[in-house]
Amino acid sequence: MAKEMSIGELSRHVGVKVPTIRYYEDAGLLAAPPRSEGGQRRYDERARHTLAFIAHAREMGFSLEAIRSLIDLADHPEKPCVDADRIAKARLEDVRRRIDKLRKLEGELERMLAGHHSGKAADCRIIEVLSDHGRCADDH
Amino acid sequence: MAKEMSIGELSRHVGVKVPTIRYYEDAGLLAAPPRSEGGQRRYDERARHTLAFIAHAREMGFSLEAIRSLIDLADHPEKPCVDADRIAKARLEDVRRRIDKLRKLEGELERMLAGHHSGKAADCRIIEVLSDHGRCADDH
DNA sequence: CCTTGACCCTCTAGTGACTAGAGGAATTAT
DNA sequence: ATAATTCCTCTAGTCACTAGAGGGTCAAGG
Repeated sequence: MAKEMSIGELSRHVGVKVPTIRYYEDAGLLAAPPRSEGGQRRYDERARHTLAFIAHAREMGFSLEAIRSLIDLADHPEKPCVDADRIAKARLEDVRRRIDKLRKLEGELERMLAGHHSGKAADCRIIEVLSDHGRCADDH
Repeated sequence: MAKEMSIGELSRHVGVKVPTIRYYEDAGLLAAPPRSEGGQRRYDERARHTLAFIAHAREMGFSLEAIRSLIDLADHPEKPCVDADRIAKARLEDVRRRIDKLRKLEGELERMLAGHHSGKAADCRIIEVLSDHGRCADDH
């Protein structure tokens, strides 16, 4: 039942580019698959599943390093998963920090664009705002 | 009045690391400053201001490429600043897209951690969630 | 069976925005 | 005068890919 597929098919199924798949193999995230007579990679369902796992984790912003730990954990179900917990928690904190930062940014950019008249650069609010903040950089 | 400073002083004032300052010079963002007898860089207030501008723009997530355009504009006040407008608007959109994505992520990570018992990896929600999403990757 | 065209292989090098280290010269403080 | 600190250039490394060269393989049609 386990139908084999080429790297291109795998790529289309999972939505990960061909060179990226090979890169993941090099990086030790995806096991080196068996090869055809002529030396081409042949993947099974299990490989597809792992790649999808990687792709999803990447979308969630996990680093390849973190994903390596996660895969290692998934491959050894007897191990305690405190690590997975720690990794996910760190990720959540990071995500929250980034949301905060981006929200401040959003406000700043909005203010920048609000007073902007699309005239000459001389009285351009955008450049002004950036410069003013520049000027205050030595107060702290 | 324009007191000169070494690259280290500039670094401390603006909060940008020394090698990064040199990198910005190489990248054409910061003009090559005059040198001392012995060949060390000597910066003035104007350079400090420009570096602060760059640092602030970087914090706001502008690419070096975008910052190059912004600086070019700031240096030529007679030019129309439609470009600055376009750059800032693109940035705002990007920021908003990222906030959206990160908020979805936040929810997903929260759900992941909610049902998690810190037991064995075998019944670890975190790995499960990541895997399940992996499994559904072929439905679209 | 043979050709065609799409796919696959490895390898090297490039991206952005830095960061790290080697090996040596200049400046500053004592 | 000497010692500590800072500075110089240069190369190479980081992360997560992406692009291209120069070739080999596979499946379908004739």
